[in-house]
Amino acid sequence: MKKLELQDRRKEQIMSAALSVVVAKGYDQSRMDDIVEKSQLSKGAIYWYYKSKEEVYLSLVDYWFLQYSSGVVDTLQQQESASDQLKALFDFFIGQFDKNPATFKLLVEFWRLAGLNPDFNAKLQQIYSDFLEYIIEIIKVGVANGEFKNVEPRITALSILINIEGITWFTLFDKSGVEAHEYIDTISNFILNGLKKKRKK
Amino acid sequence: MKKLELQDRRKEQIMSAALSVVVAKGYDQSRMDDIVEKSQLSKGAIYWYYKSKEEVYLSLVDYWFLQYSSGVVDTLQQQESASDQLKALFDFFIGQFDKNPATFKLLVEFWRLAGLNPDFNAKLQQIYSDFLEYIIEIIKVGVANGEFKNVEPRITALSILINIEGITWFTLFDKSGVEAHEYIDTISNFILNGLKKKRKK
DNA sequence: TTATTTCGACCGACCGGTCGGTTTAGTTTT
DNA sequence: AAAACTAAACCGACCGGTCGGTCGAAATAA
Repeated sequence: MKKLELQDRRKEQIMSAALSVVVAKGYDQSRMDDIVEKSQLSKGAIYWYYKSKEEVYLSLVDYWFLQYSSGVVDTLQQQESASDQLKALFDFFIGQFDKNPATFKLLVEFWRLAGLNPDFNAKLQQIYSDFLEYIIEIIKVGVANGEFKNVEPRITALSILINIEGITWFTLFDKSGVEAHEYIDTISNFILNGLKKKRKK
Repeated sequence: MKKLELQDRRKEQIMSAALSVVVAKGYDQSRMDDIVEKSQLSKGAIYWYYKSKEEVYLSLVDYWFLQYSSGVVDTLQQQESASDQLKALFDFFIGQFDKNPATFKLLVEFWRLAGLNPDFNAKLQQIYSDFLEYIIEIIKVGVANGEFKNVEPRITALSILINIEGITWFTLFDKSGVEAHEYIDTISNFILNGLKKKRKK
């Protein structure tokens, strides 16, 4: 089906253009004409594939999420223990931050949109719910097999999620005197140590 | 000086109006006419005190920061130990969240603006720098008097700051199955326990 | 085989409304 | 008299969305 390939290519063009535009200007200041320019398509083409600006950026959430987290499940499943999985989780996102900090910058824009627009909120909420449940499972396994202390999985998972999202901070401010790497290394160790059962002496 | 009082009152009117407008609509979608309406002043009056929309919202950062954190220093100084000060710090912000979640919602807007506009960035960065140094001092004292382990003060302080800012998450999403209070209670205990020296048995 | 029609994909000039900001002319407060 | 406004009209750049039209390839008819 060559047809579908073309359509996918077009959408990819539009999404990729929209992503770069919104990172540079934010949602409101991003213009449909900016996307036209970046995508090398016409305005008509954009509106052929998406019926409004909002729809473009709603779709961008999915596109972004795919870029942001595709591969994370595979990566984690290569790990044996629950604590190695959590470690790999932190490493995965710090890797994403290195590869493409823009992905984290977009996060702020999406948060804001989620606070303002129910459609964006629902979409983000779904993504976070799934992600949270996934972390909860890891922790439950760790608790069940005696690797972790008997912590409350949900709160612990949320804390991990929020600390990962905290990487965003480093895309915004650079005068903290701390590197993102250094920071994530430290807190991931800190969290893991707090989670693991101490060896009986 | 009655004059100054009036001017302050006017600015208060404008700031308070701008705050409610920006919380409801975000920066770009907030209209100067919205501020006119909310503030019960005329457009001329707004532009008498501020020369542009940007200037209004740049000033709003200061106004917001005052609301957000005035009193925190006094509150903390009532505490004896470093760990009590940190505990009080968490309590202070969860209290702010209860009193006025809008303050946290604004944070997201300011973060975004900081990522887009150098003036906002500089302003926020300054606020965070001061705040960070303040936490660092508390931790240094705790380390020096043997209350805390020998942690790196800067990274630890940053972690505390980022976890506090994480409260924001709860203004945006409500399907996590965890209450903000519960969450902050748990992680503040977790952080404090990780920080404190263990009693020798 | 050639002519004709159809259609999905796309183009880009243009329209209508919007919104920071200005101006003007007058009023109230100090 | 100056400062601190009010009310309202106005300016003009700007931008999301539209719409008539084009184009090439495939389907259909001759």
